[in-house]
Amino acid sequence: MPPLDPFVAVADPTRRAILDRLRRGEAPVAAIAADFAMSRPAVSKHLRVLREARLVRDRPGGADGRQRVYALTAEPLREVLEWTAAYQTFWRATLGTLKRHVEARRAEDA
Amino acid sequence: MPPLDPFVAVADPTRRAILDRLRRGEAPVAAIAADFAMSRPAVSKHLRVLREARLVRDRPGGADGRQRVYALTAEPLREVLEWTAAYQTFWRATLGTLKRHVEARRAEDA
DNA sequence: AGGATCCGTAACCACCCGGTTACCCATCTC
DNA sequence: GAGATGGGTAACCGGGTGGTTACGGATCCT
Repeated sequence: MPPLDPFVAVADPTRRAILDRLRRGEAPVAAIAADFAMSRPAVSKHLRVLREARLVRDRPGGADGRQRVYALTAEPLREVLEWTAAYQTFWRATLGTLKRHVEARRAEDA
Repeated sequence: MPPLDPFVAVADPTRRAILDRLRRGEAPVAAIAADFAMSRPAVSKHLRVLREARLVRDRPGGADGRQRVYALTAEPLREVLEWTAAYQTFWRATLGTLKRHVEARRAEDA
């Protein structure tokens, strides 16, 4: 199974919110689902997508054997960060358009 | 019209490739479409999505009045970069899991 | 043992998305 | 003026997505 494209996994705001939640520490499904106004199976499906993108890891709950504890494994976001970072140079140029282009030229010449 | 979520705009690999293309300079539609194995209307639709996300700007072509010249306006990617950057700390921790957590704790204490 | 709880999956649904072909308008070219 | 060309839109289509309810399996509780 090839991992799911992280850009796709992160396109949904609910899934981003889940990852944001997991930044504050691992959590069982019930705790995650409590933050959202949707049914628990819907959250389960989002978690599956995040799993397929390798953005979360799930562990059988230690204390309560029924729980599954999800934890953040953010490494696939590196690709997103690196792709996006390549554009950082450009949005300074958006208004004047010239300033950064000029600086880039100057860098080439140097 | 509220702008389209940049995360959604960037979720499609074709759209990312179009933006990559525009990083090398503005271009008319035909030049962009030449890079892809799909019909020109399909490219037009992708360009529309990028427009709705404010990621490209389109200008009437100067020399040939039939052309529309597209240019990159990358600023909406700032949101993507900033959200993703917040996770950079975590993927170092993925293997050992502990190292960064420890450092974060240390930062809290300090 | 019996019932409640945690979680996943199945089946279903409305809608959106990415692609196609067909068509149209505007502009350039001869 | 006639035809070719650049590019957008419309209509359509298959497949995927995000939500729901219903169900089932495993574990905990008493």
